[in-house]
Amino acid sequence: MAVHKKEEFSAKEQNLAAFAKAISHPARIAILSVLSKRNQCICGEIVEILPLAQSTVSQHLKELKNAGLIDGETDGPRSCYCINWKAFEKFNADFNSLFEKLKEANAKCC
Amino acid sequence: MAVHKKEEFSAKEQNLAAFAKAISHPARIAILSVLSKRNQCICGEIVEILPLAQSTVSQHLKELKNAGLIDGETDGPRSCYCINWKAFEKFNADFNSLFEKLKEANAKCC
DNA sequence: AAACCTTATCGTATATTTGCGATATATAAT
DNA sequence: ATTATATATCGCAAATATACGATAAGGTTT
Repeated sequence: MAVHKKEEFSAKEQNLAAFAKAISHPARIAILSVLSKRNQCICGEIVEILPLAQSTVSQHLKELKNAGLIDGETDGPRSCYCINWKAFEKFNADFNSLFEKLKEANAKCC
Repeated sequence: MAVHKKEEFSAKEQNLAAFAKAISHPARIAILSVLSKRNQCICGEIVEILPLAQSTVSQHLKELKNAGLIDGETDGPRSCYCINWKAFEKFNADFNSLFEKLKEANAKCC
């Protein structure tokens, strides 16, 4: 492809897609799952649990952070991460606003 | 990377990630949005609305169908698509089962 | 049958993602 | 200061995703 056309869609569509992209890899789901159980976790613990190299885990953490799904701060030589629940609430709201209203009303067509 | 490691995660993580991947592109969100408003739509209408070539739209439709998010059947020379609401309900349930239980209980850490 | 219309598939180019080892960086411990 | 520990970043290789034009496949219409 010569050009990416993501920009030509609405901001809402882009935001929702970006959020979905952030959770579109099982490793990142697994990271979020660990974080949701402790709501605070250092990178090293995650590396031990996941079947991935430390650098790979760090990269996934970075993507989650860039997408705003998690917050992180350095704690001495370690990094402490936790889930940004507000971001998840926003995703849920956006997701529902797209489909909820029609879920009931429509019979299936095919 | 020599190998993909997605298989090493749990089925639930893989399923959720696969669903998220399917909606991780604004074009596919837009397609779903059109379908949700009519709950029945032929490919041609979608091609007219989206800023993409017919072959590209067809490819996105195929991905949505493979992921089980939409159903489709041929109607003469046309193809009729509609949303598979059950798949969306399942996604919502899985998504919530991962995070819902802890949303309230946790204070933020960082 | 021939011409037409609609959609799916193929081939191709380019961009992005995934993954790892090596290395850099920053703090803590000795 | 040196060493150890923890995490981030860089550079690279391989796999996937995105997009399009061209073409095939299937059904209508004439």
